[in-house]
This record gives sequence, structure tokens and C-alpha cells, in this order.
Amino acid sequence: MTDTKTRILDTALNLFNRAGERNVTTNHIAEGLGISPGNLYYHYRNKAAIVAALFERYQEQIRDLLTVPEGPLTWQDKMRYFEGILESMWQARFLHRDLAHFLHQDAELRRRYKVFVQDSLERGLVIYRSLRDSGLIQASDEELRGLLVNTWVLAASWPGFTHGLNPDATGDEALDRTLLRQGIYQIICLEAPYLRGEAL
Amino acid sequence: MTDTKTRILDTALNLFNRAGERNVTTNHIAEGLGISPGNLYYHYRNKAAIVAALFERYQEQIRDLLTVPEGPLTWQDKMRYFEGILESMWQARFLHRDLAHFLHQDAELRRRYKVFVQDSLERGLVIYRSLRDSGLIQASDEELRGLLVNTWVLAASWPGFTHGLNPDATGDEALDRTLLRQGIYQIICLEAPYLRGEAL
DNA sequence: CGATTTTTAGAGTAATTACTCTAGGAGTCA
DNA sequence: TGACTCCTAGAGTAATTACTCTAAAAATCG
Repeated sequence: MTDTKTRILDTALNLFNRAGERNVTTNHIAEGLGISPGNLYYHYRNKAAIVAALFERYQEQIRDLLTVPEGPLTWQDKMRYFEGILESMWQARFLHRDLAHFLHQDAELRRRYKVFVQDSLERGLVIYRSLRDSGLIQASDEELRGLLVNTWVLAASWPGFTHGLNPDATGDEALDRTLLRQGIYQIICLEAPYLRGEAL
Repeated sequence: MTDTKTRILDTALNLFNRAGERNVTTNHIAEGLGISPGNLYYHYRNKAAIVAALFERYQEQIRDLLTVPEGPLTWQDKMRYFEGILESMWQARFLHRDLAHFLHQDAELRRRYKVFVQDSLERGLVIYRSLRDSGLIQASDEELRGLLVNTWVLAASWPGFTHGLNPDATGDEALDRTLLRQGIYQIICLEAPYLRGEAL
């Protein structure tokens, strides 16, 4: 059995994604994994701390995924990284869904998030440039930047958008995958005009 | 003096955009325009009703903006419609910001929203096709659809994204305009590869 | 085993907040 | 003027909920 601290995070993440952070009380979380509220508050001093921890976990995942080894990239490489990122963003749906609120409430979170986004865009640019060097993409630096921001926003917003249209999907694993697939399709639409070579 | 009912909406919209619906109580709204809570509840039976009314107003605006007269479109035409839509979405920032929550809470809203999005995408496609007929855009139907969805999601998400990075902007009209401009720039990045003719 | 630290329980509280209720002003029409 | 309807006020309430506090079980360690 994993330790209570991470079990709390996992349960919270699940409930948050399902019902929205706003609709999940700390008591729900505690009940969800069969512990008492007091116990929960022993591990996390408040609800915001839980959110912050999930946030941190998410950011680390993305950071790792955007750390690409040296050397030329193939299209398969790129797609793999890409799906990983989408997947992570998808798993942290609730974060983007209520992002504005979290950032509004917590100044520290805000600061970190800003750094995180800028860092991610930097890393993304490196990847895109590398793809250009491999002849898989043809675009100016400015075009790449524009594309990158759009990709980022779209990837981050897609879960919220699709969840708005299919709110009944909560819990349906198969449907989830389908919607995620659609998101990937949309992002490919984004890149399509710039693709060269084995881009099919 | 306009009637209380619309004044409530205006005040609520302002406060919601500024602080997020979640952080604005009905008492705040009442206080904001100098009436009593009781009075507010005389006009709207609950907070959700206020949100729903704002939602309706927003949808009507977008619908109107996407109703384009017959005849060939110029690029200026298109830009004008476009800015109008962005502007409307911007004004209703809070809606997209907490959209998931609103849709989660209210089944009727959910239904209407779904119709609204589909209808909007339909209308958007008509416009894009018209632009293609005018030789301003070159793309297949499938490409247009993909582009359209991306445009929609991006436009709807932009306020939230930018507000996350610049949360201090609340109330600063000038900064708001700048961020809105950036949003338009990003969308142009989206379309750029498909543009032809006077697309500069 | 005893001591100390970590982990757990669960009843309880303080504060928030959406909303109600009663009652009275203000305009309109006979 | 009187009756009637629309509009407004504002004190109050019921319910929710994040969070606290005390105390006991469980693990760890000498």
C-alpha cells in the first residue's frame, strides 16, 4: 500500500477531474479513501495544499516530457513526446478547468505557473527547431513561436472544451480516449500546414 | 437610468470578470450597485439565474455577429466580424473561465450550450467558405473544419490563458486591449498558412 | 519492554453565503 | 382619493464546509 499522502493526491485528482474541484469537499476526499477528515488535515494543512501538490506533480511531468535528448528527432519521437504531454494535461484536467481560480487565489502558485509556462514554451521551441533541422517542419522562427503558443493553449484547453460538450463522459474510460484522440487530431490540424516529409 | 434588471447583469458581469464568479457573492453584486440583497432576489430568483441571463446575452451577441449578409466577403469585412466576436468573448471572460462548472451544474444550460457551439461552428464554416469563394483562403473542407474548431477553442480560451499569466490586469483597460490584440495575433497565426491574396 | 514519534479518528466549530420573509414606498389607473 | 401592482429594503436563517482539537492506536527505536 502506497503511503497516505500520495493516496490522498490520487483520490483528490480523481474526484476533482470528475466533479470539479469546487464541488469536492475535503470531507469527500477523506471519505473517498476511507480516512477521517482530521487525518487528511494531518497530511495536508488545507485544501489548497492538495491542489498545490497536484500542480507540482503535473508540472514535473510536463517538464520531464519536454526534456528531449540530444540528436536529430524523428517524427515518431515527436509523436511520442506529444502524446505524453497531452496525456498529462488530460490527467490534470481539473487544473486547467479551474486554473484561473487557483491562480487568482494563490500568488505563489501564480508566480510558479508563469515560470512554468515560459519554460515550457522555451523547451517546445527547442523541439520544434530540432524538427526543423531534421527537415520535418518548414517555418520561420516567428511562425514557430506562434504555432507553439497556439499548440499550448489548445492542448491545455481541449479537455475543458470537450468536457463541456460531453459532460456525461465522466468515468467512461473508452470515451475519454476518443476525446483525447480528437484533441490530438486538432493539434495536427494546427501543424499540418508546416509539415514536410514523412508527415502523414 | 436603465432598469434594475439589466443593471444587475452589468454589475454582475463586471464583478465576475474581475474576481471570478466563485468569489463574487450575491451580496457583493447588490452592494456593487447599491441595492439590497432582497431587491436583487426580487429580480433574479438565484445566482444561477443571473449567470444564465448573462449566458443568454452572450450567445445572442455571438449569434448576431456570425450572421453574415449575402454576397462576397472582403478581408476587411471578415476582420470586423472577427474582432466583434473576440470582443464579445472577451467581455464574457468569466463565462469561459468557469464554463465547465456552469455546465456541470445546470443541465439546461448544457443543452443550450451544445446547440450554441454547433450552430456557431456551422455559421463559421459558411463564412470561411465564403472567404474561399472570394479567393482569400485556400483550403479543403476538412482543413476548414479543423481550422474552425481550433479558432473557436483558441478564441474562447485566450482570455483565460492570458488572465492566468497577467492576473493583475483586472481593471486596467489599456492592458486589456493589449492582451486582446495578442489574442487576435495568435488567431491570425492560425489562419496564416491558408491565406491568399490581400492577407497581410 | 518502555519511550517517543508518527499516524489516525471523529466530534465539533466558526465563518461564509445563498436565499427568505415581512413590510413598506412609489408609480399607475379607476 | 383609494386600490392595486411593481419595486425596494434589510434583518435574519439554514445549510454548507473548511478546518481544529483532543486523544488514542500504530509504528519505530533504544
